[in-house]
Amino acid sequence: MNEIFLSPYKPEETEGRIYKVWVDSGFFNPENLPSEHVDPFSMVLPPPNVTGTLHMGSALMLAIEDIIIRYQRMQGKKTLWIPGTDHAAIATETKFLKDKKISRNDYTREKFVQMVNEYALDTQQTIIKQMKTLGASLDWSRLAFTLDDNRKKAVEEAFMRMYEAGLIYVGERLVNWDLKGQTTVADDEIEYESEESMLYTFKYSPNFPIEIASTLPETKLADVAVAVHPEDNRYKQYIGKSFDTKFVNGIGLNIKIIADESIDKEFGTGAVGITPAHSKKDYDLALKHGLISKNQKLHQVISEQGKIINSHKSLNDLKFKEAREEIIKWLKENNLLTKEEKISHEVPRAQRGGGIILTLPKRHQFFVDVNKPIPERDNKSLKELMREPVVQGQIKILPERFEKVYFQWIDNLRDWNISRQIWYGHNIPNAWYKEDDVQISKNQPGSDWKPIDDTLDTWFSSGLWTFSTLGWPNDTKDLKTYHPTSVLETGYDILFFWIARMILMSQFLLGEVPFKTVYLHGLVRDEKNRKISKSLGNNIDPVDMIAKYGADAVRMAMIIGTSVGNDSKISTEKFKAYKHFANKIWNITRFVLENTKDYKETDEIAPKHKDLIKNLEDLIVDVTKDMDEFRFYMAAEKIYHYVWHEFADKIIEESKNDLRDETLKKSAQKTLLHILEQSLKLLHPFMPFITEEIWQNLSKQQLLMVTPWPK
RNA sequence: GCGGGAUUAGCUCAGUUGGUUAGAGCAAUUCAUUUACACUGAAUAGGCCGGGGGUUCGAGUCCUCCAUCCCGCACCA
Repeated sequence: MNEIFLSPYKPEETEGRIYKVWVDSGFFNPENLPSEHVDPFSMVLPPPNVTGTLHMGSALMLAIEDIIIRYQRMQGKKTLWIPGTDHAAIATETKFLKDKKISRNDYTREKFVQMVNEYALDTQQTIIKQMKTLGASLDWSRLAFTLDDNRKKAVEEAFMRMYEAGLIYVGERLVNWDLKGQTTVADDEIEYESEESMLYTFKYSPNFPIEIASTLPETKLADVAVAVHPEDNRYKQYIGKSFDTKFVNGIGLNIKIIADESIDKEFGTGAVGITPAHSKKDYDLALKHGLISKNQKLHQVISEQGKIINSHKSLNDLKFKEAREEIIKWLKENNLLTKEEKISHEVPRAQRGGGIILTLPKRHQFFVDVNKPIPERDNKSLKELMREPVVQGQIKILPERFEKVYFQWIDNLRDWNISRQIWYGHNIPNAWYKEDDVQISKNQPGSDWKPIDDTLDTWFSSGLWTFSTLGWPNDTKDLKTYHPTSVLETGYDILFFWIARMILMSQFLLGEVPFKTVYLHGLVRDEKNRKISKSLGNNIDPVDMIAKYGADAVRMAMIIGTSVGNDSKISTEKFKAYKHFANKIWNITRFVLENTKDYKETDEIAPKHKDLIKNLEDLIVDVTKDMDEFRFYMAAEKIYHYVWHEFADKIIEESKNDLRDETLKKSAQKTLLHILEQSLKLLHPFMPFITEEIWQNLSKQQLLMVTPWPK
């Protein structure tokens, strides 16, 4: 027996060495797997941010995915799991600026992007190293980065094809403007926070017959109409009439009274000031009632710097909040303000950075049209292409209830604004402008045309991930073999951001689904049910946990008690418990090896030992079913229970007598060895390091990672 | 407003399609100690499975109502 078993299991002495054995074997790359691995099984790793470090969420993700891929590899599949990192445009640019304490305006754009990129490639090494410590069997030869040259080609191709199909349009449109981040953001990058705001009730001028209510009186400088409910008796008489008003300091506003069913009679005064330039709903309403035309220049009164523009000279250049005070003051002086009340309502904020979101018109904005019928896809729209495969079951989402959430999101989906004003990211390809005109062309259309220097929403490139990592747009062997990918495993919090966009891109560009099964895991919380975050200081660092308890214990702790789609709680106690388990396996091995030193092959198995083997086979069947049906947490628990409380507590205890009995000795030895080996196989996807280490010491020819799963 | 989830032992959670006596980890109590392993073992205690009603031979599991907590989406003048 190898003497390493004489001392307790020391993960730190095993893990690095075993990981190297795996890497050297080349088996992370499917092309190097033994020839009996034929049927492909593929997954992409949801790329962590380059600047990130491993946190509990990513540890859980890696644990589940590595379990899936190791299981499939042992099932004889030609397994590919592709690693990568995400340039995470806004997140990285913000973090860089903060870390380096600089402003991007101190540099040329070119220089700045180069600096961020160097920084990103530098920090990338940290997260890659940490992924390895957890035992992730990723094919590092295919490592991708969302902003590398191959992905740039894919982004350009995708953009051009969508543009040529008329799915991307450009123009002056209302956008969500993140005042703090100084960029546009997509609808689902907005979070609504409940805040107390003042609701002001007032008239524009004494001659105006209707009072309106607003929490943003400064936007009223751009009003064109007042909308009321058609059945509202208070206002019926005014519908269709127009009024010339003298609003703040005498600004002339011509206000028409319109009627629309969507107006709530109960809220405020039941009359709404319509501001096409600063509200999407108002814009739609104004368009519907013919107050504006589609390509009309809107009257914008708040700038991207949050200051008043195009208004009275006494207000221009004031910050919008200062202007609000001035307006209220003026309304009071003119006896036009009739009510001020505090109301609680949802205020839009940027999900990243928390900046105030302003709605305003912005030119040169690119949008993906989600409703346009696509001739080359049976006249289906992107919305339909996203919806269909989930309805028809070509994509299965686990847990199933998220399918409903997905449909609800699609139903409310609006065109996707993909322009961003940050610098770090994919440039919008081949885009030029002259004043308000925009052209897409490989070469500069004329000497007076300038390149548009916006970048693309980071999810545009992430959406291509399942195939851009396989070589697309080139027609590669990888693409043919591994796409659609088999399983996509990720947190439910990026169902819309990422999963939906991958389906969109793959359905349009390839005409097929990006993956067949989506497995969603929940958020990891601390023992007090709080979200794990740096600001709360409750961050349990998986890197520390691995150092302290070993990667195998961390994997088991992450997986057990974590059912699909549900949030889970984690505490250091749990890691400790599975470190004990690792040691238990170690000692089981010591016992078996000590007692089988003189074992010689035999065919004679005592009936009582046959029963033990039969029980084990039942477990194998049970666990295999759990694995196939994505119940990894249950499989792990069952194996754990078997190894500790059946094998160690009962089988080994009872074997002590048999081993002293010469007639039973050989049979007992064979049984012990058999159960040990089968247990190691079952445990391998969950606890790869210790099981491989033991396997090596059983003098096996083949690595456990490519040993067939027991039947 | 629409939708979803949770509620099971002191704590944290499992419980697959309804089917014997509802499980695990941690915590608690008692006992064992020249043991493969104290990172141990054996045993004990602890549960009207949130509440009411229903379906069923049978409900933690299915239906319905209610309560509390959490989440998503929409509205947000």
